[in-house]
Amino acid sequence: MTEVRPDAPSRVRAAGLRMGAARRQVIGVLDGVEGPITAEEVASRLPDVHVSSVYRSLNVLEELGVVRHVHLAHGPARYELTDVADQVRHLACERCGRDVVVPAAVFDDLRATIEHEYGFVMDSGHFAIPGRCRDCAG
Amino acid sequence: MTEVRPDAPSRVRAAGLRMGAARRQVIGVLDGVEGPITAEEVASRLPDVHVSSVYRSLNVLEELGVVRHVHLAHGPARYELTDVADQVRHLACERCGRDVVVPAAVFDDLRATIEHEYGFVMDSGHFAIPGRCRDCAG
DNA sequence: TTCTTTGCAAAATGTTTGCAGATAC
DNA sequence: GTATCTGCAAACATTTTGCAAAGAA
Repeated sequence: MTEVRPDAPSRVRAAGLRMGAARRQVIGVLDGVEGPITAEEVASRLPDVHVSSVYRSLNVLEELGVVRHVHLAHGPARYELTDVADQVRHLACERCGRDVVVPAAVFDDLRATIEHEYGFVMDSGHFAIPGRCRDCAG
Repeated sequence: MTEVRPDAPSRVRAAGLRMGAARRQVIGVLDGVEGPITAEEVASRLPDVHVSSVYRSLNVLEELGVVRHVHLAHGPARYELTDVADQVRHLACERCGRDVVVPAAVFDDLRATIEHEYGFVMDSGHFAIPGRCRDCAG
């Protein structure tokens, strides 16, 4: 798991696209960090890759389903590999900024209720649920 | 309910602030529309009030608890009067943009679970839950 | 060799801020 | 009268885009 996920390059080429330097390195960075990070943070770890190329890479990889982004609060979006992102949901403390990560299954009952009552299929991973963490709630 | 909420001016003055033209008119607009609207939309209904004054008014009113904003998706924040906003939650269709409004009580079970298991107190009104509405889920 | 990708600079979007004059109390 | 509020212009933060050169297949 310290190497780039092997399926990303195949997915890129299966879409008729190419594996340029920026794309490969962006995936490498996301694979090497814990938790979602901003495009700016990705770029700062890749001195030879321009921020705009990071954004372009992230957008392509997102369309291919390799990457997802989450909004933890106001401010820049944060990106992570889809296989990681799909398992978790984010609770963002509005006071201290802490990102409380919970299993996606915590939302299953709500998901079922909302789908049953409103026909709405939730994608609860895209925006964090804001609130107060344990330390800040008192 | 067609007049400006009478408690807003009192709250403003109780905080040692003043009721200028922009503040009063911004409240008037929010009171006259259905659902949350952007700062730009507020400004477009008030030709004599500059957008930056709309933002400043909204920020002050939000600190005083008169107004809230919600992020329905990407793009600008949307503002509404707190007494309305507190009763509802938003489900935002990522495909057609529809805003499905549901009673806040739909989230009560999840709220209790998350508070019990993680000590996290949800403020689920600040960001909409994205997903697919009934028409787009097929 | 051909079409894609990248770097760079510039634009676009949404929001905030500094300042000087207008205004509420 | 005095401190706050407002309009305007400019700055700011994040993301997107046009174009020409570099690179993948």
